[in-house]
Amino acid sequence: MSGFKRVEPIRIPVPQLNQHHRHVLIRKLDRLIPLAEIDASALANLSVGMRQVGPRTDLLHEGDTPDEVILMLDGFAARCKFQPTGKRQILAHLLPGDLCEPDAGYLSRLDFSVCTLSACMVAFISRRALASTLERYPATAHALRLVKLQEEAISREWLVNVGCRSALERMAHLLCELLVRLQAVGFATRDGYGLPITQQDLGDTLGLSNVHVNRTLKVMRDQNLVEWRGRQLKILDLSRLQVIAAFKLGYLHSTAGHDILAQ
Amino acid sequence: MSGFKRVEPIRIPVPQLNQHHRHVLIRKLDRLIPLAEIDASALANLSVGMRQVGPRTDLLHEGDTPDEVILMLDGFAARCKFQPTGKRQILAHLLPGDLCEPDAGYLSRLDFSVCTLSACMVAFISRRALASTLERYPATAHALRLVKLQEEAISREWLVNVGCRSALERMAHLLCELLVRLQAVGFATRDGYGLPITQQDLGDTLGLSNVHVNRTLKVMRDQNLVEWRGRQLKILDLSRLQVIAAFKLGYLHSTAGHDILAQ
DNA sequence: TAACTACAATATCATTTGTCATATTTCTAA
DNA sequence: TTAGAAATATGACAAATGATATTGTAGTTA
Repeated sequence: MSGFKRVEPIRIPVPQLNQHHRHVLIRKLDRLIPLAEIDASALANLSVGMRQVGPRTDLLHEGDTPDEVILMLDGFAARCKFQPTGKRQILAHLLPGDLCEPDAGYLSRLDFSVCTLSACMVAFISRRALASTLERYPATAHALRLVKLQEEAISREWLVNVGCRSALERMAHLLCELLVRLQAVGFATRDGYGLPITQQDLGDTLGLSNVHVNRTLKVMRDQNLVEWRGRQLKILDLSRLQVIAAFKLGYLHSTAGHDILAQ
Repeated sequence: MSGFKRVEPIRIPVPQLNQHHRHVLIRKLDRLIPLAEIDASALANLSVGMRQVGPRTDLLHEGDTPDEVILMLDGFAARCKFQPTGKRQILAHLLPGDLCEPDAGYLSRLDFSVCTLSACMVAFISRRALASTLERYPATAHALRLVKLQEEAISREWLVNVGCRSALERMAHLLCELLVRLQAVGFATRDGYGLPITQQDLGDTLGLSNVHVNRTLKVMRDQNLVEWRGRQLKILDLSRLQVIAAFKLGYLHSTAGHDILAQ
């Protein structure tokens, strides 16, 4: 739960936002509530500045009042809180299709940072442009409110995770959650996904030491639950993983995952 | 983290909402953002049904879609998630002046319950009446958004609590948080407050067993940090408690506590 | 008052998880 | 291609926390 550095963002400009990237957010919203064509194209037409950002880089600093909203296009980022002791708690994972922080601005300063875990492709959307789109397209605004509610449900589940569950259960639960969330945006197959983060990152997410994360992964490997090599996670026995995690699909309010997971 | 029962609410009607109770919410909002007289009286004029509710009683059930908002007037309640194993995680404490759940309704069903911990005095506000007040009084609506942001900041701090801090640190942090929040509504003195909950409740809040809560309290007693007798908590050494907790006042965004706590 | 109940206090023992140390492997950059 | 850095793997041990059992205490009900 320690031993990481803080690095300034090096933004490498990238010329063109392609169709694949542009529609990640739309795909995600569509899993929560069917989106009319007009709302989808309103979102697609939001002008963005796209950037490639390296791993372990701050996208937003604690104390910032960001004037742009960041749309994740590829890679893993996280909301983090750093402790005076050097410990770090990850508050949320930001996956492709996720926005941060659309609701900042009411209170002056962020009380957490947003850091990339892997290399990421992100888009910067002007807060004003987004606000005006949401005013003109109420269905889109509603969809973003649903996203917010989903995020809150995930946060609650994370508190249950660290408060009530064993290391193995926590890990299993997180892996199930990531499967469903990544499937919703087309970043996972039926039985696996790219998981380009470190065991330390997992530990800071689950409230475990990196050593214990490693131990827990070994147990999972030995039990033929998952395989994790070269940043690629393969789930070998999803139904058993779900039982261990006591994972209930419902809290995500998404139509993803229903074909492979029990309710 | 187990051994509790679920009880149906027995609502004892109480005839009259008095001035003291009526203004708990207003007092709380005023600590976040100064409230104009017109907004205060708009809130004061919301008609409510007031009830006395016993301890260990469900105010809202998981799966409900509540059509009333509950305003806490006195006592302690909590948002709870129950696990299949029988464990319970408390997600948030609801104190006098707190509302639950003003934002429900977008998504169909609650994924948690709201239970009283102590005997409580609560007021039921019609969701429609509240919505119409908020439409007519935008400053009040803004104040409630700030409340929401404060609640989210508290949730983040709770995740840090269980994820990063030792039992002693967790407990110290929670006791500091409760001091500030209760002071904001006039339910705490400079050095103490009524804490009418059990050690089991504390454990379910902090992700600890009731036995370990007891152990931790003994350490605090032995170190002359706090005294807790007869449901009354007395803080003997606030500054040391704050240091142990690494408690930063800022995240609550309230004007309460500044006179007795370091920044 | 007596009996009952919930809560608190505490001892003992078991288990989980953290810490430290050290290889080993993989990745990265010169 | 190689040297160095970062990440992973693993063992040994320590510390924190959980589980169980027992007793005490205060409040409640009959």
